[in-house]
Amino acid sequence: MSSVNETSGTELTPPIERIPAAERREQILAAASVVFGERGYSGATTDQVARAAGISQPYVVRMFGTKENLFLEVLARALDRLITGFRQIIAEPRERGDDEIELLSARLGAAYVDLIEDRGILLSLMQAFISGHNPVIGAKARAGFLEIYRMMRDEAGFPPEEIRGFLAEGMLFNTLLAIRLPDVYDDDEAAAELMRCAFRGKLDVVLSATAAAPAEHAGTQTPQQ
Amino acid sequence: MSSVNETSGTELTPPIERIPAAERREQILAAASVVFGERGYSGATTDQVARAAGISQPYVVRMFGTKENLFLEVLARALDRLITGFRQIIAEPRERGDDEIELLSARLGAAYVDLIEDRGILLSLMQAFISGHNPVIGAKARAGFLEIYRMMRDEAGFPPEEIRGFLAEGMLFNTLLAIRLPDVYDDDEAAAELMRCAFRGKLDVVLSATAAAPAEHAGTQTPQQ
DNA sequence: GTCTATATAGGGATAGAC
DNA sequence: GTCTATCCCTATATAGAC
Repeated sequence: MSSVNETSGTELTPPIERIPAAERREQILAAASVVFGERGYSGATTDQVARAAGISQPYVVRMFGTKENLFLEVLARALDRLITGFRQIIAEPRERGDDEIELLSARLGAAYVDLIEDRGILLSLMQAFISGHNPVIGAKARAGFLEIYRMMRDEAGFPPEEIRGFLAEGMLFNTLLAIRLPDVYDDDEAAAELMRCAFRGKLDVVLSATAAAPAEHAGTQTPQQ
Repeated sequence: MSSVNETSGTELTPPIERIPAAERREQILAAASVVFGERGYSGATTDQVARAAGISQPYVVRMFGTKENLFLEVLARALDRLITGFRQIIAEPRERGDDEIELLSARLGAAYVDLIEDRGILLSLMQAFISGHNPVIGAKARAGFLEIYRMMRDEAGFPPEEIRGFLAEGMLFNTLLAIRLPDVYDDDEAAAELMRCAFRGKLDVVLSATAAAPAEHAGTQTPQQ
């Protein structure tokens, strides 16, 4: 009963995937978005992020310095996706008219919901918003939220009332996702009714995006939080 | 340089405040609501709760079994305050008419905002909503959210669209609090504008309730998260 | 009813090899 | 570019005295 892997002394080092740092960075950020989105800043561990990214825990820390810094980059990435997406839509040519704002609002709303495809974006954003107590994360989250407000006001020309309604719908959307309403769509009539009302034509998008909790590898599964 | 407190061997045991368990329980729950509301389930420690309640950390655990159980009781308490408050308003006699729903909605909204006085209620609720990933906490949070939905539908007679709007406003309200917008009311014009628009006549209530971060004792201050 | 002391595990971060 | 080994602090929970 000697130690494992002694069969031959001449094997080369195991095939560790070496990929460019920039690419690895994005991999980690994508994985971290999901993990932080689910468990929050404090609830997530750098080890969970590492596993999700398929690398070792120290490497995650090595690449981002600290867990806090990693979270800040996740937040910045999420805000960038959101803001960039919105700016594109705002920049699209559109005819002026009475329902101009409403039309644009609907487009932005649809784009927002579509962000759900990029797993983790919306939830990690929400997790950041809820971390207002943390001086550094809180400040960035606040600044990001206000940037969105200003963009809608100054670039899209929305009146405050309209923005308020839009943001409110967004926060409800985030909350319904965070609370995992889609998980009980089939079992709870109230949940189904609320979701149909809140998601409208995007219901199918939401349901398919939130279905299938990816089981990763069947092997060493972290035994939940 | 002998040890402290040796001046007299005849002093009585230090004045440890002994109060009834039920009362202590409520003290701890109130303190825990604030701490969990600020830092979330994972971000808060039982020691922080204990300090806030003015007792020892092991006593907190002793009384509630586990941190998770403590959080569940905080959540139950918050839901109870909310639901009880709403039920009272719904039960109030009111004349039937076209604007019946809108009037009731406004009253419920005002009551919701007033919950801010009970520090921690709204934020710990929000922290629970965002913890959907945790099997046990998530289940309770989801159930609580749906209970509110059903109450508004079945007891208050709201149509789904109306409930959706109401809940959306509530989630926006929670988010603005969580993100600590009131802290920058004087320094950021966009923040001020959004808050005036979102809080309306309740702006003063919100501002005064969120002002003055209580500095506790000036002495041994926990060096932040 | 409440505390002190402490066992014990978990997790962020560092050192250094390859 | 990536890993293994490991340090060390923090935090939950338990034991048991008063």
